[in-house]
Amino acid sequence: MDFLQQLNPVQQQAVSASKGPVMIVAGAGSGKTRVLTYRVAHLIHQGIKPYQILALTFTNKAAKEMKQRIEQLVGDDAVKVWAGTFHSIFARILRHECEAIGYQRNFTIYDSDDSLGLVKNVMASLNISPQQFNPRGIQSRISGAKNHLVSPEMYEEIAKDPFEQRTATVFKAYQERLFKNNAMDFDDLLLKPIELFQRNDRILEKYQHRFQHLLVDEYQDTNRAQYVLITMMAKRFRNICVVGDDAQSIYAFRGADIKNILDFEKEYPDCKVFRLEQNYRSTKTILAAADSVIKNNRNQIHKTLWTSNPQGELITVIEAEDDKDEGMKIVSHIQEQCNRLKLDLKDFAVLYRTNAQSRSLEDGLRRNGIPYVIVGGVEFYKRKEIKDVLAYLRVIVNPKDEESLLRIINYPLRGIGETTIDKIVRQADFRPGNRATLFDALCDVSAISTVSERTKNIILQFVQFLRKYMELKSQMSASEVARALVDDLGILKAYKEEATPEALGRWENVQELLSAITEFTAETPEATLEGFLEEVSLVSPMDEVVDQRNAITLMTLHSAKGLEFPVVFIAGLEEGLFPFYQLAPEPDELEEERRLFYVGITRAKVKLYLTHTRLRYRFGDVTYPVVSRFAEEIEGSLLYHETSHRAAFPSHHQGNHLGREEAFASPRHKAKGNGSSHPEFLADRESDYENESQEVITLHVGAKVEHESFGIGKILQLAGKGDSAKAIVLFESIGPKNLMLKYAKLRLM
DNA sequence: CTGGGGCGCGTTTTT
DNA sequence: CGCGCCCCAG
Repeated sequence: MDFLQQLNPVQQQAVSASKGPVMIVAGAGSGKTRVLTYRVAHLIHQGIKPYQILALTFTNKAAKEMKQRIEQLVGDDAVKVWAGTFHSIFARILRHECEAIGYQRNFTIYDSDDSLGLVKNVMASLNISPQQFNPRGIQSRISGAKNHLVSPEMYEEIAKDPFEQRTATVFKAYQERLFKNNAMDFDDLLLKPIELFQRNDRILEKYQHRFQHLLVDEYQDTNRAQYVLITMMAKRFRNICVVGDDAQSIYAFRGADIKNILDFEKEYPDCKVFRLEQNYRSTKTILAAADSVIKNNRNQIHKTLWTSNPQGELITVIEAEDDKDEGMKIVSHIQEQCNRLKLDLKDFAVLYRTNAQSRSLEDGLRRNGIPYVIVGGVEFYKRKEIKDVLAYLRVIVNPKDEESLLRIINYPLRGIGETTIDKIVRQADFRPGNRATLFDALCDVSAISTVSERTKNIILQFVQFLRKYMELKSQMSASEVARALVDDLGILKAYKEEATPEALGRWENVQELLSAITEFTAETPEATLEGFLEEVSLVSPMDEVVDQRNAITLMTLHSAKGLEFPVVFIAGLEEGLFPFYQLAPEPDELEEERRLFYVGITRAKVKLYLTHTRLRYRFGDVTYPVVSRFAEEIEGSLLYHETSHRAAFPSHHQGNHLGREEAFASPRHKAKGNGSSHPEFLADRESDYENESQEVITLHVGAKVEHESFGIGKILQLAGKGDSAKAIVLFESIGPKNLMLKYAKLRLM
């Protein structure tokens, strides 16, 4: 087999050991994905049918990459390999088999927002005060229990304090409600298959035979439920290959259990273990830094990663004045390296611990006109206007989905308020044991005497509306249904008429959603609305679009796992932020944070920067952070500490005679006027900023100004300086207003 | 029933 | 600081 030649000896062995249980311990950058994909190709070459291979990954990105790389090796057969995230693979299996556990195949998948909503609704109907018992807390306990395969009944038994007792009560009702709604949350996508397999030997056997070869990526991140699932499915043929690295386990907070690695060797005493220890990604310096950090973890299996790559440059530690300055300094280093190393912007990544940090970093990038892409920020499908439309589509597909129905029952506003909804929900509730669905109750609204005739009519109209689209669904394509529905609702028209920048943004987003559905319909001939909704709840569509742009990448350290970049910045290396903790970190948590740092370091191929600030705004007030212990754990000889002054103006030292504008205005860096409708791609708004700050200076009493939502007005009074500058403006539309100039985008007319 | 304004809250990481 | 939620006036 030719392609085996492209692997080192250990990799070859790991690829060729195709029978029986295999564990591959793969250090960062050791060619793990390569081994996995070659293994799949090898199996196919040996005559295993592609559809008999199941490859499970943790993220969509990883799944997508794996599929692409398998395709490069084996061609079209690759599409028949079942490769996907745990959640999407088992959702797919459940679509076929869920009737065996009482679900309908059109079940809805609730994301974490939906499930929080359900927790709140359940608490309301149980009269449990959300002030006293935090719904988020309850939700997270429930999810934790489910991850550990703890049923509501078991939870009730072990519940100690009142909070846990309430949680047990909510948990039970929550599961019942999900079932009545014909809905599953993320955790159910793993739990329900277990239930299915336990209750139904024949179905289990079917899948055991179907998937004769199992591969599991990021095995260190699997939780109990995932472990049980894999074990069940592999029982028959025992052809299971898991790949992982305990040093990169960063999802314990979500129930991942390193024990699964240890248990693997217990479950399969005959398993072959391969260790991939040669790193092909990073310089010696970067690897040494990673090693000097991770060896501070006590609960860590020590590995010796080595590389034949060059020594490389020192790691630069940058101290910034504040979070804005941090962004600026990152920018100047990117510009410097871009010129010096002839790199593209897509070769740079800025990683941070919390999503909130992206805001100030973005500021710096935007001001300098550097295009950037945020991976996984505020998710497209979590935006209000998108969820609104999706809720309609969900109800049409699954009328039992009460969460979605409640969301749209009065959107667009049709005069069905809380009291009316209460009456109807109560009516539905009065059938203990066999609660009617809300949709049925709406259909029967005539029977509720306390609802006025007028309201009854509105409700019946609403029901008719939904029924119409439930009908149309079988006659039209998913995209046609969605377009007709949005049109019928007048959503786009309403946003357009509102004409505020915010509304126009929403208009654009709804358009984009419609395009996404159209694209989905065009790609897959048998595309259904159901299929689209499933895709939407399990993948973030952004990682498809975003890739090839020439822009730097901003993301959390968690999203960076599995990726690599020539130049990496890790921002915010400050105690409390990274490692993240409130008062003092628990030892276990600290070790997980340290692994996360290890993951971050090992993303870098040639150059790594660490930044921290002297002053940072947190929760709105000033803090003076202490440099992260993690930075100090790196061996001093690997570091270069940059002093403030030099860092601020590196371009002078580099003799960058082109200056910023020209250096970054070449066609391949084109950012302005790119016609992008992606909100993540914001760098072209830079010009707004400049205009704004100049105009603020020239504002004067009596000036005529325009405000983005209040329209035209006249300045009556100005007060304060800088950030606290205020103005009283008399608007034609709404009269006098007090405005903070910092926020109100006033345009001089 | 709706919309606006004010208050208090929490805030990690993801499928 | 920004959001969600609650209360109040229309």
